[in-house]
Amino acid sequence: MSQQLFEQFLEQHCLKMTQQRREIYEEILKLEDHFDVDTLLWRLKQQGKAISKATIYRTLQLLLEYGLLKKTQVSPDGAEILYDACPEGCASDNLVCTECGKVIRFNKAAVCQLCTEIAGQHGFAPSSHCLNIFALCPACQQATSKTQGEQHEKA
Amino acid sequence: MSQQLFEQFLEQHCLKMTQQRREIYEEILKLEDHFDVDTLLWRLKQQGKAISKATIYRTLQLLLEYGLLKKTQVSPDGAEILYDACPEGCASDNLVCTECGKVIRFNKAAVCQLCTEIAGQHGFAPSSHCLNIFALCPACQQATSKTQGEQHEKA
DNA sequence: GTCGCGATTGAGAATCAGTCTCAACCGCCT
DNA sequence: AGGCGGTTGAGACTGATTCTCAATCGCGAC
Ligand SMILES: [Mn+2]
Ligand SMILES: [Mn+2]
Ligand SMILES: [Zn+2]
Ligand SMILES: [Zn+2]
Repeated sequence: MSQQLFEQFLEQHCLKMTQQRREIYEEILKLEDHFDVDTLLWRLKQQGKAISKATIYRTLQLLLEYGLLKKTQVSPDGAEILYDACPEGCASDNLVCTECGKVIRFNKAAVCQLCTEIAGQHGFAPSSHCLNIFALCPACQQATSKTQGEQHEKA
Repeated sequence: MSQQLFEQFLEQHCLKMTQQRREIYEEILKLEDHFDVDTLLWRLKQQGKAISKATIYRTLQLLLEYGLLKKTQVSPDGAEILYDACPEGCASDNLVCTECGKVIRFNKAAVCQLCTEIAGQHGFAPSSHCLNIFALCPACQQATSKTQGEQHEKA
């Protein structure tokens, strides 16, 4: 079903739907979450679909251009960058734990509204946005407060 | 003045304030906007401050870790990534024109509030965020609407 | 269904931003 | 002034991504 969107884009740009492109995008949709190129390559290989590295990169590039995929910074300093599927053009935002790397994807209308408002104030016509919130997840908060407790005792 | 913040961080981590580190950070503050490594290297070289590539990267890494700098995605597909100074720990968000690349930096309390709210809903303790809004600037909107006008006539 | 052409692919070479190595050097404390 | 790390520069190195090009494939035309 999102495959259709992909086929549509390919056709619009006079590109062909090949076996490899279909399999790559299918696998991306299955991943449902952030992923990196090696994971994608490996999972395809597991299924006997040994698609070349070059084709993987070429297809990811296409998907990025068509907005069916985006790169996401999953650390505040931008060290780590992963891919993130946006089926139906729905690009979600992320809440990322800076300690354990856990990522929660969300879609908040309020974020889009705020972006539209800010863009409007500058006369810009908004098309999309990307928001990452860096924070400590509940588990890591507990772990941290324990450690701090110990340090307290030492001091 | 923001140099002081840097010195403070260095001292706290038992690191030394060297000539090179001072010059690199000074230049970054002068840049005031997004920049890439080559630009920084080149501008330092112009001033006779030929600091090695390795030292530049090492210093950028430090600044990223201390939050005095961040990497910013300046295209919706994440193809382009630049550095962005955050003196005083004030990390601004960006409004980026997808056509001409113009970037407007802004600080909106409403964005921080919304992030805090969203994090809270998931039990996360927020520390920072990065928001980029992709849009068409006024000039590029005009250019686009002209082109569309022509296409209309054809259809 | 077959043909033909332009798009696509795979294997490996090439690129190139960023990292690492290590000997010389410097900042800082005594 | 002396000495102990931390820091630097030059260049080797790395690894992710891109490029090259001959072999293949998709798909519209016949
Ligand atoms: Mn989505
Ligand atoms: Mn700022
Ligand atoms: Zn966590
Ligand atoms: Zn513009």
